[in-house]
Amino acid sequence: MSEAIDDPTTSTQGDPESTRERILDVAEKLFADRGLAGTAVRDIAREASLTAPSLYNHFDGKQALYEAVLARGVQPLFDIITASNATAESLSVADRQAESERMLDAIMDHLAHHPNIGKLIQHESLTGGPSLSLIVRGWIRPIVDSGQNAMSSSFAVWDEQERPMAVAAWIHVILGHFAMAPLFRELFDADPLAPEQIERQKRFLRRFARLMLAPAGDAD
Amino acid sequence: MSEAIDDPTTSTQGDPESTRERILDVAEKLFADRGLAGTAVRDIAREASLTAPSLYNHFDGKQALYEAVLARGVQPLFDIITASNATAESLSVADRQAESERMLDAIMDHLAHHPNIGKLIQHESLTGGPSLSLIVRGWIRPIVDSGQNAMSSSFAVWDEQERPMAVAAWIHVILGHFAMAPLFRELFDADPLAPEQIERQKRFLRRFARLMLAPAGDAD
Amino acid sequence: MSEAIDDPTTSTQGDPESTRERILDVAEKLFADRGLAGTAVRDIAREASLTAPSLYNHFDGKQALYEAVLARGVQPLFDIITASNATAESLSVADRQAESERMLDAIMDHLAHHPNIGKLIQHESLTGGPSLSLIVRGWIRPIVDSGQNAMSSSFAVWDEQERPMAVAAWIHVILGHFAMAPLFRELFDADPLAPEQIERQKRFLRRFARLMLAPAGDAD
Amino acid sequence: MSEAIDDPTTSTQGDPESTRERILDVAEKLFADRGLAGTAVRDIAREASLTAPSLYNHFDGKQALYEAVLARGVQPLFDIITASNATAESLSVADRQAESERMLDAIMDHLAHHPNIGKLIQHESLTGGPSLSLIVRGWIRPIVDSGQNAMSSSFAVWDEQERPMAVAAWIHVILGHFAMAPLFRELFDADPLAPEQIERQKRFLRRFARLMLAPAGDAD
DNA sequence: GATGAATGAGGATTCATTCAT
DNA sequence: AATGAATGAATCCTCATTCAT
Repeated sequence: MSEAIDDPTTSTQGDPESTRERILDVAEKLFADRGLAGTAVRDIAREASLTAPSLYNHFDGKQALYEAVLARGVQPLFDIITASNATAESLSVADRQAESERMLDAIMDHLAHHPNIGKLIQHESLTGGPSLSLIVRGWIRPIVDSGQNAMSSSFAVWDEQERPMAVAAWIHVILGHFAMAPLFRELFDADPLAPEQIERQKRFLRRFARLMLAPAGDAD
Repeated sequence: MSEAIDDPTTSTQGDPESTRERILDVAEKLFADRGLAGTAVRDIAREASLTAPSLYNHFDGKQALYEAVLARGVQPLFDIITASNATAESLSVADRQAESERMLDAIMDHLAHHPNIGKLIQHESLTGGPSLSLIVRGWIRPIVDSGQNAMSSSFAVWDEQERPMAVAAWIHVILGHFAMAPLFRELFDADPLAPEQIERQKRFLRRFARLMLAPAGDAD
Repeated sequence: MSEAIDDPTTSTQGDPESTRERILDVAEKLFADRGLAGTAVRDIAREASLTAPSLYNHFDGKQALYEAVLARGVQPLFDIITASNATAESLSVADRQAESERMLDAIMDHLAHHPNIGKLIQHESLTGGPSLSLIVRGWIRPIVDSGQNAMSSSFAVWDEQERPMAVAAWIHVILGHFAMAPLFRELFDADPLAPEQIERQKRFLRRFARLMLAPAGDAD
Repeated sequence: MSEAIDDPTTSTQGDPESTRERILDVAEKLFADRGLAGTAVRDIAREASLTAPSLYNHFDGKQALYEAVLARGVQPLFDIITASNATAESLSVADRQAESERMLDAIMDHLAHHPNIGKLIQHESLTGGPSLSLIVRGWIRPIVDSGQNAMSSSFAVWDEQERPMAVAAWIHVILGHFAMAPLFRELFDADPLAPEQIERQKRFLRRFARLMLAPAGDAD
């Protein structure tokens, strides 16, 4: 991308800053597809046009690389959410739902551009790895607080006990779309990660949101 | 297979059945927790009180064991669904929703007793392993057909294009509860796999079902 | 050796008991010559007619192998000394010097047959490895106690403050003969480990002993 | 070389001299503690506040650095001995023992200030590295000649055959005090390298010298 | 003189699997 | 049915060294 200006004859070295990013990109892809244990450092290196030892000039080891990938992937989500939460605070109750939808779109857009992140988070969640609490504290917790706010501030569709499940359902649906893409690619004849499918999912989620938060007429 | 009588001393997974079952039990747990790549045959063997070579007297190899685990785990789900679908066919449209709820409960009950299956399926879905299509054909496809039937037969909350997403959302919510248990254990202060949480989730799912299928008053 | 009865066509397996000993023998030699860090597991394995991974069927790792080598090498010394100390207790003061000489000879004989042990101990002492305290407690301490007894019980050549140095000198002279063999092979034109040189050293040590313990006529 | 004036601010090893000296100091310490194979160039560089590649601006490689360390460490010993030998030649037989003692003190003082050298020599001796013959020719041989002279010139305590062992014993005792310091630190509750212990060892060595060279009254 | 990046060689260890017993 | 021993392949990582800057 930004290597355009770079000396085209660059043979051995390459733009230092981009190497790190290139490794992160490749690692994100492979970790997402195969998980931490299933990914060989050498494979990451190879796809990043390096040898495995060279990779150690940029990262302290496999685990450190994994964590860097995770951090880089989750940070934007964290930013989206904190920004949205900050905005929401100064809004009327009525406008909060609109803000929620904006946030939702932003998250979906980010995940659509980085579908690996959904997978990464679910891998981490499945294995209960040591970075899980980082994810929880950094990303999940804020969104949950935000989500519970949204729910409690609207007509209470869900009572206090149900709310955690409702929030969890949200997360499952949002992440699942990306994380379980291979399954649904096999199931339907469409790639969930294709732009138009992402667009559909976003529309679906908006309806889903209204459903989940609506002053539904049906009680238990 | 040999589970027919359902030995009453069974705690969660089984008893001193045959070695083969013991291996399957252990393997299911480890594969679910660590994934295929992250699980060492030797670890499975050790926890099953054998040595790794002995395990080869019962299974042809790691991959074969993995598939056996998967098959054993998914088969009951398949049975539940086909049975339910068969039942539904002879029911009035009005009774189908009740049957759907019964099926839902049955699935949740099974997953609750075998929480590893949810994880296994999601591992497999994440990595897009070769057993995925087996799962899809054997379990997911039938439930989807059933689900889409249910939806189309009720007031059409979801139009034809949205229906796949709605079905997917269902699957995400059901599986996610088990697969992402570590995350939500960290997030809330409760174990999603504890009996009372399962019970709550079942109640939540019933409301969720009504929501998803209801002749909701909100249009686009 | 004891493989005689064993099937002569034994191709892959070999006498199980002897493999472990064979590894220990080779490892002792290589560790003694090159030190712990300087010895590759693969080299040990190769000289023991194995592959490196096979070695892990017998020992838990390089460090564990090293410690096993050390333990096996030091144990006999420990036995010699404790036996001698036990004997000495029931002897008259006059006979203790004779017993000391017997012990000396036994130690020298053992070291002569296992010249690597001297080297191992000195390697360990130089690097201050974690097994050092084991050596000290197991072997050095008893011999020191014995040595200090011997000295105090004879005419006190060395006053209390000098005695530790005298004991240390003993140890240096005994071990050094083996540990620094390469140097003295280069220095003199004789191999310190050749039988006749060992014999000479033993004679020398006897005179040395008398010198160190003698009621010498010279004061400070 | 540039040590001529012996900068008074020198603590033990030197001061902020040239980078080259700093590297040598660090390398001496690490090689002494861990041996050649056990020491990583990067560790040396780091402790000398450089990166490994920078080190190559000063030395041709690890081996070259090792040899430089050895040369720098052994040279002063060589100087002491040749000077002493030169002096001794013009002395009466009676005064030679005094000169021997002076030399002994000088050696001990040097080793006390550079305790690593003793370790280095013993490492080299243990592994029989390629620099060993340099050490032998440069340092050990001269001292041996001197020592054998001293012995032969005094009443012959040791006959011709024993003399090499006696000389060797000398070397063992002198070097061992430094090389096996970790062991004796563990054994006694005192650091052999502490100034007062060095002082004691020097006193001990003087008595030891008299013992070894004395016209002892005991025959075989 | 110093350094970040890169790398070939090697090093310890794990792993799935085989085989003789 | 079980196992100890063996192993080729692979894994993560270290190391000494080079080179462009």
